Amino acid sequence: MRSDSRLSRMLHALIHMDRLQGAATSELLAGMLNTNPVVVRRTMAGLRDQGLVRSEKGHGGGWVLARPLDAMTLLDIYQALGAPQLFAIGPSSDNPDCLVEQAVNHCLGEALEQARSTLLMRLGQVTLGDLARQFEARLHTCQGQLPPYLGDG
Amino acid sequence: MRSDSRLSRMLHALIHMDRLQGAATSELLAGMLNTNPVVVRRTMAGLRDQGLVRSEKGHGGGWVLARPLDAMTLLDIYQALGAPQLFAIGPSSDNPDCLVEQAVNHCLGEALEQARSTLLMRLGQVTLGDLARQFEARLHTCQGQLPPYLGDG
DNA sequence: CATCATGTAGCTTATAAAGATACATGAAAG
DNA sequence: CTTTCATGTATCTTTATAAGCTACATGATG
Repeated sequence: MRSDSRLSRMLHALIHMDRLQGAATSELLAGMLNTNPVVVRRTMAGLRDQGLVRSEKGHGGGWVLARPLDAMTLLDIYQALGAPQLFAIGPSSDNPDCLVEQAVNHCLGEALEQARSTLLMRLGQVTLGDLARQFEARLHTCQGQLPPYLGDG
Repeated sequence: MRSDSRLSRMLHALIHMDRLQGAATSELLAGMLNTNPVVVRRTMAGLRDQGLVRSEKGHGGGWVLARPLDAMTLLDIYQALGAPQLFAIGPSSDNPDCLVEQAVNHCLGEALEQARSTLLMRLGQVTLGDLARQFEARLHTCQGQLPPYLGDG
């Protein structure tokens, strides 16, 4: 199973959007994410529906943040994407009446639920602002060794 | 993405194997797991290579446990399956030179690593024997309400 | 030697993210 | 008001991988 990179991509896009003045078009973001404008619109749609970003049509249109990065957690983004499946492993449903299968699934389900809880708790504690500052730290670390690279491709 | 059910299936199969006298053929296990004998062999191969089960060819052959259920943890099984990918979400590699993407992936990677650690720790603490006893508990709970169902289909 | 069971190669199927094309909708510029 | 630009969305194709399946080789038992 190839992993779902939508969360990572949206975080990436949102931080770039914060550094731009004015709206970012789907085409610009697609360039940063090395993908297709339609994929950007499709993925960003959930964030718009949750009020995290706004979209404007026509000249000068595009995507803009609807609140500061410090007012968005990684969990907000994850949930706005529809809380996609977290785990690549899961229960079996080969013989749902089998008490052995039930016991296995129950036990495994508890372990996965605990891990899910750990992960979502952490995603809820980190804001996009924190991420942006971690980016700034990288930027400073690289100065003097690299040309000032903002990573916008 | 459909989730990988190999871990659940192998736990299911191993507990049934413990309750049988003699070897379990791939065809018998495939019946319990509602799948194909070849899938059973393919999945069981990793467990055999790790010394958790043995296989015998010919008449009376099949699969047998190589140690007691109390001497196998869920983590042992997970690792014998090749430690398959745990998470359905993951980093992006759209623009590996981008410091924003790097910061996002690093942060997300730490959160996932923490969740992975939580999960594997737990898998390492539960033995197949524990699972078998949980099955027994279910069996007792159901007695009087259901015919004694072992779940073998 | 006939039968049974594993071992394994190779192909097909199912599923979901991702990518791409086409076109409708709506907003701003001229 | 018409052109241009950008989103919104339907639809199809592509890709990756677990899973399923067929066929046949290998080896052990009776």
